[in-house]
Amino acid sequence: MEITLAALQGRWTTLVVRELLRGDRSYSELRAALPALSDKVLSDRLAQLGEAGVVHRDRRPGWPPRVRYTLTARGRRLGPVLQALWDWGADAPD
Amino acid sequence: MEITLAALQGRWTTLVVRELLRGDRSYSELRAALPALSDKVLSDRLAQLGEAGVVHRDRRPGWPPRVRYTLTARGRRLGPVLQALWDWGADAPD
DNA sequence: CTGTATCCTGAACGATACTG
DNA sequence: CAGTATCGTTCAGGATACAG
Repeated sequence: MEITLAALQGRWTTLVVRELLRGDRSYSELRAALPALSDKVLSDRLAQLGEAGVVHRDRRPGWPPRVRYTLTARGRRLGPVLQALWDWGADAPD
Repeated sequence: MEITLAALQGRWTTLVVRELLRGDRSYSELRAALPALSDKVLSDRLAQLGEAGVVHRDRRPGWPPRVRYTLTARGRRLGPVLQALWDWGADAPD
């Protein structure tokens, strides 16, 4: 569980993963989908998720630079976990 | 999901809930089970979980003071959620 | 026994500017 | 387009002492 919590640590991490669960995204798409995140935090989260083996960074050659972020198989297995989190919050609101 | 994350926020929160999932506990039992937590943090977490409607504080009259912490129905529903977190971490270790 | 108050430190966050 | 660098702020966490 410590592993999971470490991987999901950070106020915005789950929202980034949630966005990627819907499909792969470019950096600017993520930024547009999560306007509350500063570049720095988004960059930090993506790096963290990359090290946790949750997100894969796919850099395409050429100009302008194109990068796609996708979930790894490990990352996609977070789907049910986040769903459980969502359900609990929705089940018993204040 | 923001609700759940707010309720579980804090590095130690899930461990406190996990302990209470096994049965009700006194303050000193929690402290003994989670030696890494300072009094302040344990106290903070219990207050947070109380406000989130996860934990119930049962103060018995008399001396010395005896307090039992138990999970509410809402709190017990966190069991599967924490299990999902646990499973993910155990499934794909680094 | 069951906590709260105080103070301190380090990490996360947020904005802005700048680079490949 | 896709980030990193820097800097200031804010907040959770840890130690210690003290209170009901």
